[in-house]
Amino acid sequence: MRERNTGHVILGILAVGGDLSGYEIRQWVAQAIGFFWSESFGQIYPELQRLTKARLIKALPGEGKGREIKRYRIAAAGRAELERWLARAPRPERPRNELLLKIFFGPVAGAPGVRAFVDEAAKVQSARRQSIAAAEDLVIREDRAADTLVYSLITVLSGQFVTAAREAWARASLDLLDAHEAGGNKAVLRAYAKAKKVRGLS
Amino acid sequence: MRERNTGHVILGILAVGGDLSGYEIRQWVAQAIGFFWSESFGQIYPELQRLTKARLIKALPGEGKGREIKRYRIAAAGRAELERWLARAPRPERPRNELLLKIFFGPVAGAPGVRAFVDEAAKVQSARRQSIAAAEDLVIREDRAADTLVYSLITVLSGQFVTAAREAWARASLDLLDAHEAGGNKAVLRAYAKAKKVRGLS
DNA sequence: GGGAACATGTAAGTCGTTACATGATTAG
DNA sequence: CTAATCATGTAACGACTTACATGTTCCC
Repeated sequence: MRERNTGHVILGILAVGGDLSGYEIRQWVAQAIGFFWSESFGQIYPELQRLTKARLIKALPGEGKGREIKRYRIAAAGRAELERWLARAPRPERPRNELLLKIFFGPVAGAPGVRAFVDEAAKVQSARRQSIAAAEDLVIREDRAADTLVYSLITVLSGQFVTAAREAWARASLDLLDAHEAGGNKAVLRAYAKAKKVRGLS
Repeated sequence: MRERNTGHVILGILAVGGDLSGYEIRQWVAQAIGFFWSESFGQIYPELQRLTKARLIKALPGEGKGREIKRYRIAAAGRAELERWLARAPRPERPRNELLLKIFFGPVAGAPGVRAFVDEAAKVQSARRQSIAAAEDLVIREDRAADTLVYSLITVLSGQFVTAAREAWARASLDLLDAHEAGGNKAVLRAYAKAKKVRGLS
């Protein structure tokens, strides 16, 4: 098992969330860690079969009444594998930001497109802030007395800091675009210096 | 041509950077946009061949002296394709943050590992700040009079805001871990509220 | 002479998305 | 009854990484 993030996420969720089905795992991911992780069904279901074959999880017998939901439980070997994975340092992320890429090539396409992208990015961040706030509620409500609280709050805090930074960036970028139209590069440099200063940088 | 980010990055760089070889494209990516984008040789070389076959770029004839360097020039069709791509909105990014994932599952593995990851993350961000500062220098020196300045500065600003946020997050997270050890969940909640307040959130 | 950086490529394998396919249950 | 949501899966494809393979040129 080399990296297999999806597999390890499943193991982790079964470890902290109890017995769950593929569908429930997906929902769990979306609600609790959706602001920093995503999984699709097309990956979860095959991976559940793979983990079962590898004896890291086991399928629970159905109850024979009504709709059958296949739930899985983590096995001892699965917990051991999860711990090995958690002990390894996370691999450095390779940055891939399509928005910044399209902005960077802005001069090829012209300014109006760039402005629209930045506007849209601001909206996305504000929606994201809602979902992080929801995760915060969930954590404080359900983990108030649990030993998972610190770790959950640390992830929530990351979402909040980064989202706030991106929102501030979107606003500042619109200022730079305005400055460019009104006063050319000199005005841009002034607006840039001001944006950094306001944010406490430089 | 569906999405093919790598292909479009190559087109974009040839459009704004002139005639370049595969190796030079890679360097260009690392220096100018490395803090938000990455490409590997294993993708660039095959993609150059693909783009050539599709007549979006053309290989320039060698000069017949010394080492042969294969440089490429963007064709009119390539420029048109680039513009079509730039006109489409960037697809929403799907978050995948391995660091936060391992922190989230912290209770399974224990606190020391989490602390080490956060420490390491702080170091990475500070290295990243260096590379962004280098990109800022490059932009202000070379684009001072060009119509690419605004767009380059907007990308640099994003790097600076987000990196500063992540550094602040790492510091605050260490505070939360300290609070957890010293005073349990109540102290964690206090530290969390304080971190948000200091950052101007909540 | 040797090591670092330059330079171009191929092959294998992993990872992940998207679209497709199917059907049950519940709320209006 | 019908639309939304629940629920489980498969197939095809695309994207990307990593390791391998090979040779050159420059600087010490």
